[in-house]
Amino acid sequence: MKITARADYAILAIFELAQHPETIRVQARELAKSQEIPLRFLEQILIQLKKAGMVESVRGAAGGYKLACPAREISLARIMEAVEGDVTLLDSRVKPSCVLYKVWQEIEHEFVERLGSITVEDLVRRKIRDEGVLVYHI
Amino acid sequence: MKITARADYAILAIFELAQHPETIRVQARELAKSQEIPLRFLEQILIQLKKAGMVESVRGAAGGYKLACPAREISLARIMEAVEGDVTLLDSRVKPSCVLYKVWQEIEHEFVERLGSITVEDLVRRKIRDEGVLVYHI
DNA sequence: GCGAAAGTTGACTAAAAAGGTAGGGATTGT
DNA sequence: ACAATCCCTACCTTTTTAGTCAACTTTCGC
Repeated sequence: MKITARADYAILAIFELAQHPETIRVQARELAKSQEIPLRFLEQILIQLKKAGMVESVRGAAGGYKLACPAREISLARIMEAVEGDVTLLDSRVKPSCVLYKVWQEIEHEFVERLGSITVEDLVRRKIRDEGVLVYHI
Repeated sequence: MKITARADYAILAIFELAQHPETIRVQARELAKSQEIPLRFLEQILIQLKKAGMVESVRGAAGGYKLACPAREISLARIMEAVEGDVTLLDSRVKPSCVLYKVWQEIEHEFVERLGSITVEDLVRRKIRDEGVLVYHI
């Protein structure tokens, strides 16, 4: 019942990308440095996020990453699903016929709904509200 | 982000105990058999539940387990806490200063609240409602 | 075009956690 | 006494997490 480092890092990376102007590309190296994520590990995560259509990359010199869609369309649930495969609590030990099964399903559903209700845009808004400024500029 | 087998088994065991009359002792062997839990593994789990004050045991021949308190006082959260140490999502990679930290705290709090809102008594009630009868008799 | 900078990929590994086993000791009913 | 049962400690096995490495491909700037 813990959030994995993968998911944490993925969210942090996207969150940071969302704070940059849309025209700017940010390099993995830079993301890794500012969020204190092991570079090689982050690279793997970025690939997953790219496959899931959340970031896009430009290769070569002066390459880097940026969001592939508006921050408002990226929820925590979507990020977690991209890097963890699926966001489920149940692991098929409880039989579907058991009352407990339905109960877990309900809880799981509510949980995923909640994760889906929080977008990266929300995070940025909150940050602006709490800290007054955006850290990154053109 | 998965419920552990420990927690699943713990809940199933308590759930089954709750379906027996209060005066009856149920043996670990019996619980293991009916819920298809490896006996030796279950024994360990029962010890944890005992330490947490949810079940009480009688040793020796004709020994066994029964609930140590009313089913209404045993929530899913309490069971999970007993066998997993703590029910937290965060793992201290996100700095407390980050907006994300607060967001996770909120989600975690809601989740634990929800788990706390479901008692074993609720499960039994639901089972009676859904299936019409209690399976175990004196 | 060519080299350098940067991203991409897949295979690999070390460490930790989950899941489960085993032996033996302690306790009690008959 | 003895068998059934719980209790405690240690250990083993498998899976998952977290992270590394080396080689490869793409793109930019000149």
